[in-house]
Amino acid sequence: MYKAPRGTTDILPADQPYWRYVQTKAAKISQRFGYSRIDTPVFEDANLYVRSVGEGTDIVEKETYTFKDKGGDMISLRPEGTAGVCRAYVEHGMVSLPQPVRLAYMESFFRYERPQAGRFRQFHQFGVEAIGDADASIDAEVIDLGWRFIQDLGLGNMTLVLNSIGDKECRPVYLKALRGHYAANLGRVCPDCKMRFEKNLLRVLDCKRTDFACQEVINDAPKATEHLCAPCKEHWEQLNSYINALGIPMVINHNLVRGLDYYTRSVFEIQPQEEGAQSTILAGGRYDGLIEELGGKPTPGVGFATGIERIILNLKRQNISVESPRTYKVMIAHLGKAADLEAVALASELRKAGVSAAVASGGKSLKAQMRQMSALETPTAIIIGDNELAQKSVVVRDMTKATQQTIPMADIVSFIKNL
RNA sequence: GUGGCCGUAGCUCAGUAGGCAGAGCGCGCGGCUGUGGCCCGCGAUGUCGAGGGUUCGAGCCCCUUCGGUCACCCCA
Repeated sequence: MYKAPRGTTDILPADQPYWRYVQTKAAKISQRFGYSRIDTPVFEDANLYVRSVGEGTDIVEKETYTFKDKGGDMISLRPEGTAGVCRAYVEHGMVSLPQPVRLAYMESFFRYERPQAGRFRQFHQFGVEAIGDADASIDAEVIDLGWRFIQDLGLGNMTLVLNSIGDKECRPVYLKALRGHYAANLGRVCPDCKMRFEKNLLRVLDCKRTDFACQEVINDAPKATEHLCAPCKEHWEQLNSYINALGIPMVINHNLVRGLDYYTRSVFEIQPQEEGAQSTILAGGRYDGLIEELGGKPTPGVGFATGIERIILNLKRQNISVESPRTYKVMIAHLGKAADLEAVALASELRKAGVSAAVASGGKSLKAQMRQMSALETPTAIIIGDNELAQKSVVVRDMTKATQQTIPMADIVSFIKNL
């Protein structure tokens, strides 16, 4: 028996109302903030991600689906959205549009990982990018959009976490200080941190282990925001003022770092307050060097992405109800050969008039047909048999009130439409 | 990639000491003439995840493997 490949899942009809709910909110909030929809290819030149996300990152090193196509090109299924959008910005000369260019996407992404709660090999993100403006007010706009989105979904108990990790000027200075601190404490931290020290120094800061002195070493570590150069410092302070002005409950976390190489200055996440793995539902930041890295003019940018699966997980945890439409407004039960033809024709007429209608499974007893309607929670039943045919009428039954009346066949479509 | 737990009907699960594969829900049909939900009766559906081994005999014991789940790593 075939199964969906590991880490993939069928989104069954029962779950579709959640997806529709989230997609609708995302489209509305994008529109309200003036972010235009963009769709980019599912696969890109593999090198795009090496250049943008970073060669040494886990995403590129071990999580991308990369393969050679029949023409010999190295292709990667997209593992994230920002790189493709920035490539499109450069390729289509969006630099000549009024800046910043505000873009939104909602697509599926692919990472080869061990699946677990809130993590899949094929997953979906709604994300936005504002490209072409370095001002901190744009960071604030993007954060406001993300926060509003989460609020509009009805999700409560969320926290915005904020940090600044500097830029090309000041980050090396900070990293040097951090490296010095860890070099002096390397004997006390966990094996993972020792590995991070070599491989991806910033990540030591979000080590959660308590069986070594990691937490203590983190507490004493130098803070990125204390090593910012003058322009980054100003940007950071402005962003804080904006966020305060927006009234978004915010926590500065000096240990918030992001796993992708292209981030500069602002980084942020929105997390549910209860602890749990894979809890972050929205994350983003500024990437002022990325467009240039991809061959464009030096152009700043800022954006975020949200995980739809994680959002739906939280909607369910918080018992947020979403509207799920009934299958049919009316179903037609019929008895006998002649009534069968009449039922099929009437169903077609009703659909033509814009009413969702179906004929109950034929060849069954009236009881079976009625049961089927009940099971599908059909609010209205039409019954056609020999008696009705003879009188050129039908029986219309209100399934919720258990009342019924006889309606002339000639009037039935307008009668149903006006229910 | 590492570790814990788990794989039996569509779903949730039971299965004793190794001895005929089960329940509830759901689904289908019926409960005297053409009326659903509640109730009652009847019924169908299994590669017991897969492969191998031990045994007269394996859902149960052993090995391997695949998958699910949770956590780590990392990330949305």
